[in-house]
Amino acid sequence: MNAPPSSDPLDALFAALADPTRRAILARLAEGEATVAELAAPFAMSQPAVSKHLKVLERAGLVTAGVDGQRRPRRMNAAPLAEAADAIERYRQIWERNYRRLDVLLEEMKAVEQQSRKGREI
Amino acid sequence: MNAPPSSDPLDALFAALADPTRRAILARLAEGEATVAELAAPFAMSQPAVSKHLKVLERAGLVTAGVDGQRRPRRMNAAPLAEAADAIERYRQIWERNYRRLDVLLEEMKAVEQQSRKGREI
DNA sequence: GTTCATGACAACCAAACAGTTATATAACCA
DNA sequence: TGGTTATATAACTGTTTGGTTGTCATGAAC
Repeated sequence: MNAPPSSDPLDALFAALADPTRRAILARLAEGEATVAELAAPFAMSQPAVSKHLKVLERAGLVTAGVDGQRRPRRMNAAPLAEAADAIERYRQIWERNYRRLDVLLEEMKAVEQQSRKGREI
Repeated sequence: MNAPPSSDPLDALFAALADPTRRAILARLAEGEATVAELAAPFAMSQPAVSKHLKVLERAGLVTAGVDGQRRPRRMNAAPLAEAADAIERYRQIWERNYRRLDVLLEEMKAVEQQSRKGREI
């Protein structure tokens, strides 16, 4: 009956995307699965550091780990990206609705202005 | 010639979106401009805390401050949201392209399977 | 069975974050 | 002028983050 401290999944999702290393890892995994070592190679950073980043991405649901002998290949899961895009789109749409309303208001003001101009012209 | 430590604007953008308080503030501002006090009201949090959140949103380009006497009304700027949505869409598209390629591969394997089945049937 | 390779895990550290209270600034109002 | 309101700024604090090194577990290969 009482959601503890909430902890919206969007928190973890956007936080995961807020780091350039993690975005690069994600871009790499969008191309296809890869091992930790492969993912770590491009970065001037230790393997445990990359593993930590992977854990963040996993907590956000963007990455899953498989098992293949001693490797643990990671693959990307795109579903949460849709969640994020939806959330962003919601803000944008509310904003646009109200922006449009402002536009209409400005149109109306302009129309009134025209009217009063005509009045003076007569 | 030497980009300092990079600091991608997407960092600030996604980081700004990664906090539920800030998302709520943004949702409120999507409806129209509001003062700091108005924005702070719904939260069990001091006014300086909200001002800090606003500063984060401003650094991300999502919010701007106006001047009206002693108030400093905030309004939302939707443009960076499009940036974020684009970035997300890029990941999704790369992923989809490769996912589709995997689908084709599976189709081909299934076809081969059918072939060999036919072979045995003869 | 050693030995090598992959990767996880723990302990540690510095810097950044998210909140607090207290204080300053600046505009309005009487 | 002095008081009140709106907001910013500063100083402090506990927690989180992003990295390090060192060690351990597991599976592969000789």
